[in-house]
Amino acid sequence: MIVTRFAPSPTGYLHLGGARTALFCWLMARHNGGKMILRIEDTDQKRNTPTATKQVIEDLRWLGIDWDEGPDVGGPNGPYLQSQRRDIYDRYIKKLLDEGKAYYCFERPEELKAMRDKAIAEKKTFIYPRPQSFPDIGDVEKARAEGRPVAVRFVVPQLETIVVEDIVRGRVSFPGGEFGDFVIQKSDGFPTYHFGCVVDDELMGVTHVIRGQEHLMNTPNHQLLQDALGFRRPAYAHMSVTVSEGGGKLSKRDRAKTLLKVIKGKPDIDKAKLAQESGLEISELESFLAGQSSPDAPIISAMAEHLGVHLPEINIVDFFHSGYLPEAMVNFTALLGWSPGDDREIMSLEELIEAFDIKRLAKTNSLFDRQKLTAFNTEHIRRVGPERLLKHFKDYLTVSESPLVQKDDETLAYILQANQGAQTFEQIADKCGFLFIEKVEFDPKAVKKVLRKEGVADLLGQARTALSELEVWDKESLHTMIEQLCQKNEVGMGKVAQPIRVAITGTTISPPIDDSLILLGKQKTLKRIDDTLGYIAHE
RNA sequence: GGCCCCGUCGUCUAGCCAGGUCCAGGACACAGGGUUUUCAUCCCUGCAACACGGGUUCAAAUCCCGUCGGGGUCACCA
Repeated sequence: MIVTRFAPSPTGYLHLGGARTALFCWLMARHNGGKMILRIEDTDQKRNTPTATKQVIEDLRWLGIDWDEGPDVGGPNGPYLQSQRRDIYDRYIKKLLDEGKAYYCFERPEELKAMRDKAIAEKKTFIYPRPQSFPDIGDVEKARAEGRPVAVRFVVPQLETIVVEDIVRGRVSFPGGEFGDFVIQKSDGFPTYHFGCVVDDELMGVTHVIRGQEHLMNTPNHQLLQDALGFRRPAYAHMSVTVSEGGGKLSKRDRAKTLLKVIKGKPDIDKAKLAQESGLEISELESFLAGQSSPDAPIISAMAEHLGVHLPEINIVDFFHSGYLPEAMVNFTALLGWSPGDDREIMSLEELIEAFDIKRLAKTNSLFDRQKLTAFNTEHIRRVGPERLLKHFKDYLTVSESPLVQKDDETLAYILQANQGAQTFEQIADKCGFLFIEKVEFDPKAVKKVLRKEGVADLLGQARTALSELEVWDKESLHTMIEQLCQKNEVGMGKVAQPIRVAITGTTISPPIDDSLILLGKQKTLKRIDDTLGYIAHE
């Protein structure tokens, strides 16, 4: 059976790159009727964030990705948090140590750095010098007594070449001399990534390791470790990377960078207020502006909101908050470095599973194109079906704290169908903002383009009268009424609809006029038209 | 810098492994036009690429070599 695994380290939210890796692992497992495992690689105590595991799980679930074994669902190969598997790693470390395939080392970080700097100065690749004879237990105790760190290194067999058979890259060979003895157990007792990864993949029965290209250079080390431990070798697939528009890996720094640019572009900004509103010390803000530090993700978001700027989404939650559909995210992400081979692009999860073939993973890096994502989202909004759409819409309204959450399902469903063709939920919510304002504020452009036009007061007055005489406030009656008004005055729809739209929303943008009127209700409509008539008279 | 990977329209890609069916197909974007009560949607048309240079071959986007360009990686991070 095919077993894949997604193994994130819990350092924050799930980002696009992680989601893409998880997606391909998931598609691989599901297409082949195999198993998917979620394993949390939390071996770096300094970097771990307490809530990150929960966040990652939530984000994966939102995308519609599930797994058969993992920290939240359990399974026969648990625990699925590496921090809880210390005794397992210790056993294998001891085995290697006993067999002379690993040894202790005691260098302080600064000593290691000095050795490395020396190598760089001599333009040589730094390779840790293996000692003539390996330290024994007595040496370890002595080192501990001196307060030296005690780590364990793997004895890397010196082979001529090391070959990795990769599903996407083909056969890749490395000169053996490139690889020195690397650390497998850190001085805090935790395994390094390499060791935890190799041991767990074996114990969990992982058959296919699908991961980012950045791990390709680690693979020789992993294979050597597998050989030394007598482990099976999983199949490897090193995926291309998705880069951001500035080039380089798509990273959370992109958000901070954009924000920094915005703040610097506005010299008259009230820094004290900005710091206060976003929960930041003024000194921290200054440090950020000076490029010396970067605040945490939530603070970045808070600042952006305060300034009213749109930051590039990089974490999956950002896309959720911006009103994208998980179906669109998955579909779009899947097509970054993969294609079904024909001209299909818009696909459901089921279709993706059905069509997935790991051999079709592309070798080339790809650039994330938001406009295409938006086009996908538009199409998926159209395709998901009313029930799911409503559910997603409500989830969106909740997280984005839109006032629309107060509305009942029936109204929300109505809004959804009145906004067919919308690109994102954000767009829909924005268009409905007029339902919640106390007093209409007129957009100067709308005033100029519509309200100042000849005969508007007269038409609006007629509309007001006709509207007030309407007994039934539904789509049909409203539509008929507007049509009659057009005929009577011998004008087009726009001439009537636009002044009403501006009167009730203050802008030229809203759902179709009859829908807007229904949503707003008769009473408010008449009131707003009266106000507008007054406004025009005063001008 | 060493090592590794990659190079088809602006972007995502199909085609490459098994050379001719490709003066390179689709989608997004862009430009122009159309539909529409606004925005969005929708429809039509157009623009646009085999990184470069050498080979091999009757024939190369497809195979080989080199150059250039991009990315990754060189931790007691994962």
